[in-house]
Amino acid sequence: MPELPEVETTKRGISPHIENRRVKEIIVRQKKLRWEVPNNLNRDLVGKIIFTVKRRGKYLLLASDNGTLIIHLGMSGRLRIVNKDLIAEKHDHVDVVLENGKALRFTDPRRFGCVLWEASDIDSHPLLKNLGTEPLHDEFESDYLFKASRGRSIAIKTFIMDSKIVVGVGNIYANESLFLAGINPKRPAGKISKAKYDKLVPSIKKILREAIAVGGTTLRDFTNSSGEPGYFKQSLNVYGRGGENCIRCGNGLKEIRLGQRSTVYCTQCQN
DNA sequence: ACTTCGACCTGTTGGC
DNA sequence: TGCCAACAGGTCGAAG
Repeated sequence: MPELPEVETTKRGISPHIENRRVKEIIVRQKKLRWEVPNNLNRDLVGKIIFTVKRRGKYLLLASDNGTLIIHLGMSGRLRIVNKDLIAEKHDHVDVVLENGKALRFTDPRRFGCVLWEASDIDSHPLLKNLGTEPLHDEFESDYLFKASRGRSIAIKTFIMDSKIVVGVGNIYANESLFLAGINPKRPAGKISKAKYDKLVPSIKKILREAIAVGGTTLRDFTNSSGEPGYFKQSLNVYGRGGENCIRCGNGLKEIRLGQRSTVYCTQCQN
């Protein structure tokens, strides 16, 4: 499912139903996700209260007195609140059942997501400890990106998608941000000027903020709770528009592969 | 230390 | 209409 806006939207959606609720049961129907779902959850999380839901990059962190449940949605994961007795379907892999009769249900057809547990210091977890800055925090600014990029030969698009540099910039929004900033995605990160980074950082923040504001509904197969299609394409200037015309100059948009990922840009506007 | 690429999975799409 | 290859929002970890 997710890029950062979709994860943030999910967090906001589930938090009111989860925070300060006691866990009654954990149901694992399929433990083979990206990593195996640990066996200790019924021992360590059941009976505890989840007191906060936080997000770090694209990881959702459900904290209890005993430890933290770590959830990543991978490529196709979803989380929603259901009545605990709602019949589980094919890809409904994990339920966190609450004492109020509701359950947090994790669904993930491709199983690239994960449900993990950290008993002690969440920031020291191997998946989290090396993560870069949050793109919407103040410490993500052009001076940081500029300095981090010196000596790097990788394409700027690949660079801003590197979670050790900055978290949460996925393929769709990397394409969109570079269009907004007027930067060719293939340009080596280390050869881009400070002035360009001064444009790029606000572009990333703007794209992500706007996507969160509309509920992160940028996904091809997104439908809201009433079954209406989301805003896919309506808010996208380049992603998924290879061969179509640039909205700014009318030139044909070029589609290439960069780091095995679909990349679309305007050869006139982005250089 | 940096860069590239395979791997993990299922479902959907587009070409023949 | 059917079949099959290619591709899809992520990202880790091995290999070069």
